[in-house]
Amino acid sequence: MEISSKYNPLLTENKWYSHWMAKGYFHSVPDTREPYTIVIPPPNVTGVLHMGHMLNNTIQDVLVRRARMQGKNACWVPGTDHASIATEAKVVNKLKQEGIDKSSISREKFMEYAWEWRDKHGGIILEQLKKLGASCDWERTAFTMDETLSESVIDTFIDLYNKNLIYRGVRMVNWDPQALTAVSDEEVIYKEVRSKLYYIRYKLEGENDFITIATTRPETILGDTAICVHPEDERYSKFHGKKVLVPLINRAIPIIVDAYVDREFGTGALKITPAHDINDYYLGIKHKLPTIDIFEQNGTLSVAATLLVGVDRFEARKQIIPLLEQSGNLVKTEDYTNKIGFSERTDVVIEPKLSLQWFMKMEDLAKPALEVVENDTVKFHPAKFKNIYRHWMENVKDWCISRQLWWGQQIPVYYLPNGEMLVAKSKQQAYEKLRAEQPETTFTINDLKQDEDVVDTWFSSWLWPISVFDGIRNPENEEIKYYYPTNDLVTAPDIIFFWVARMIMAGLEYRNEIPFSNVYYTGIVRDKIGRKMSKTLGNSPDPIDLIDQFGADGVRVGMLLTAPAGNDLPFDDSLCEQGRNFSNKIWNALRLVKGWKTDQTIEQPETSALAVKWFTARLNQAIAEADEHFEKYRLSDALMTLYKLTWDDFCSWYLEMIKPALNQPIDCFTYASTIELFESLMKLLHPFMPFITEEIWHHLGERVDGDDIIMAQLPVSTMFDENILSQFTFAEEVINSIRKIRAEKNIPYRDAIELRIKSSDNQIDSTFNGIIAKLCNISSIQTVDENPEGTFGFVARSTEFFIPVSQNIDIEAEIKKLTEELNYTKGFLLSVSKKLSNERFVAGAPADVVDLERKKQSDAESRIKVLEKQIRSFSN
RNA sequence: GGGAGUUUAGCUCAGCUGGUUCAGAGCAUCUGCCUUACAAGCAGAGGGUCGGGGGUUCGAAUCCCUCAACUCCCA
Repeated sequence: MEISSKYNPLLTENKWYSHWMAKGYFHSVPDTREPYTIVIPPPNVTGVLHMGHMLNNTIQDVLVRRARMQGKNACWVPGTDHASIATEAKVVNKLKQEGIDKSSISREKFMEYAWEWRDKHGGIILEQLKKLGASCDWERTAFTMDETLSESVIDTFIDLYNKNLIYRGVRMVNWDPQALTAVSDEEVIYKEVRSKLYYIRYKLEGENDFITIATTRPETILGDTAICVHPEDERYSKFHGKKVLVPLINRAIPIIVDAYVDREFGTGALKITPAHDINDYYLGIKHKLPTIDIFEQNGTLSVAATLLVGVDRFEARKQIIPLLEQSGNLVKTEDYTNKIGFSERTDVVIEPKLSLQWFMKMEDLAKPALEVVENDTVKFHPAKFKNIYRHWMENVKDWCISRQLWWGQQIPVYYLPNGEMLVAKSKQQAYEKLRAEQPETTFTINDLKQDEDVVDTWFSSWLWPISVFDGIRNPENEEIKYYYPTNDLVTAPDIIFFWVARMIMAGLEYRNEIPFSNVYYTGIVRDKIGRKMSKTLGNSPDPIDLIDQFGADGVRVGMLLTAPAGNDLPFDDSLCEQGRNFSNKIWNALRLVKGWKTDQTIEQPETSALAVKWFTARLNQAIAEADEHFEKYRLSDALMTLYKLTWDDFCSWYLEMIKPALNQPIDCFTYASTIELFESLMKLLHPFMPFITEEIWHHLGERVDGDDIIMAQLPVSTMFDENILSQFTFAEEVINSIRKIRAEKNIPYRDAIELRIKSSDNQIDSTFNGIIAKLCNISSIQTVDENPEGTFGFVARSTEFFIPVSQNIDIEAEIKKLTEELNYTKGFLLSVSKKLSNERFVAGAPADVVDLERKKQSDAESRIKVLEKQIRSFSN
């Protein structure tokens, strides 16, 4: 069969993915095997695959495939979250295009549209994962709004409310004036912005004196309820207890004192707007100040502002400056850089706003969740993320969980006209509860009105490792008991608080058990010059294009080779190119091996038997190495180990060792061993490169139905012959020296040469002589007593080698080369001797270190003797 | 403003609890090769006073102090 000289991934990838699906290999049901479980950190249902997902899911797939090949019952649960803000925004936009205003339709109708949108567009990202090769159990695909998961969310809300862990209150929240909802602290992204600092003077009431403050938000003076100065600031002591008039509107407000004020900043006097700044808010509470909320929900000024009513907050800022100028209140303006919070979802500036919301108490949940990470019950990879986690956990604030949206789980709270509320799963149950508590009530079920808001999407996601197995509603069901706790969570570090922290809290609260044993933090994929990849910059390649260009295996390898845990990954197409080249290398090794004809009548050459023996040892050594990397979650190192094993040891060394002469057949023993070794390599590489390994697996042998590499047993490391490995290292040194001489002296490979080995007192290791001869095209190897004339020489360890040549030898050059080597060795010996003559070293250092130094000393000494002798022979 | 982390070859990174004289890997670079598995390749080679300074030690990339630069997190 003709096999193309270039590997074509596109031809094989779809074929094998469909095959695996048809065979149901990805599907898991509980059985007696050890489970290995990963729940996907659910991507946003509105999302498309980006480079971050690609990295993240490649890692998960590597872990899952490896576990599967280790005979574990591997289960990778895929799914998406409902992304309330993002999805609602998309649906609202779509309706707008169709001329439908959200406010003109009912909640029920809106939900219908939203589900329609979800069904149509919601699965894109999961389909893309299939192209990457993700071996998810698609039969378990979950969605945070599924009935099971939603009910779990509602049950949890009610439970936490009953445990007094959820409360409702007016607090300052992060308000998104575009999405018209509150968002949590974690959904606010602080960015540095160049703005201006305005110095504004306030006239004292009844006096002709002024006090000047500095602010970046002059429009909020309309909501001022005090001016605050430091109690020990002498500049302002004369103002204590007096009142000033708010510019433009002349409302009198008090001057208060508080040590909170930073005397160095601005003028040392601070305006207090309790309704629109979190710090002011707390000062307002402390000093019992009134709050004046001057903004509408959409960020325009309300009637409470009295001026500029209906004007947007940013426009108001522009407009108020000339007014303040005219009134003589603007003292000066300075350029200023500060950090401003933006909504993660809509990217508009967050407005701190007082609002009635639902909150979850975090303190009691945080403590045990911190504990399990501190004591490594949940291990972080890399461990440095423990610091960030600890810092957050120790300063955690209550979580604002209500959102003023429709797309999501509606809060299970029902209000009576008199303001009383009932927390229950349904209106019916709320009413029954009411009747039970107040049998004399005159309210009917129709008087109950459900809370309009929904809970935060993350209030669904934090239950994910439990709810996908229905462990909230049915805590004793077979699946949750089998799959939970899951093994590994793979996520980007910016999700540490959204997911990791809260999933751990939920796990401990509802299962009394951690949700996963290991958390692998990936790096953030950046572009070549280190910028985060983003849609607006347009610097993110489309992962699907990359797969088309380099093959899924190539992209997976490219991403992983350079992505140690927790390190950012400056992405470059050339990484995938390297991956593709590796695929091609493997492919060509297959072509070579499959091109050989076997002949039962030939005996196995000794060199081939030795090659098999050597590579077998090397293979087992590499497996042990890779295992160790896996244990430490160093996936890129594990991959590199296998990459070098395949490319260098197998292709460059082993195959060359056993290669039959041109057009000659190979013996059956070597052939069979080679196929077996090749198979082992493919199995080891399968988790990283699922497609090409499956393809090659089927080329390497006739397979019965169901004999697919994806389900094969991963080779385990056995005891290996270390001696043969060190013998080979010596041979390698000899071969490299000969190749170097050939290159330097322009002796083409096709011209056979001879090799002479000087007999000496040392036992000469001739194990690999046959292989040396084969790889270097040497016609004969002889042992000699004296340095022959007309030869190029080199020294490997302390054995002398000579290559007789017909051409003239540049004696000067040879002497120079040997002298350089001699000087180096002498220097080496000197440093070793110095160390050994230092009594404190001999006394202080451990015995094996000293022994090693002694060995180095004697090796160097004998090498020096050899080199000196060689130089002398040239000089004669 | 508070905290954490990073700084080793042109690039991306290894280098564990201090112990090989040229500090390792992959990629990139340079040189020579179309040697029929592979030019998406083969064979060689060059490249770093381990951010600066100081200290501890027989011995420091590794431990301590200090300075500098960069990154991230939190407010």
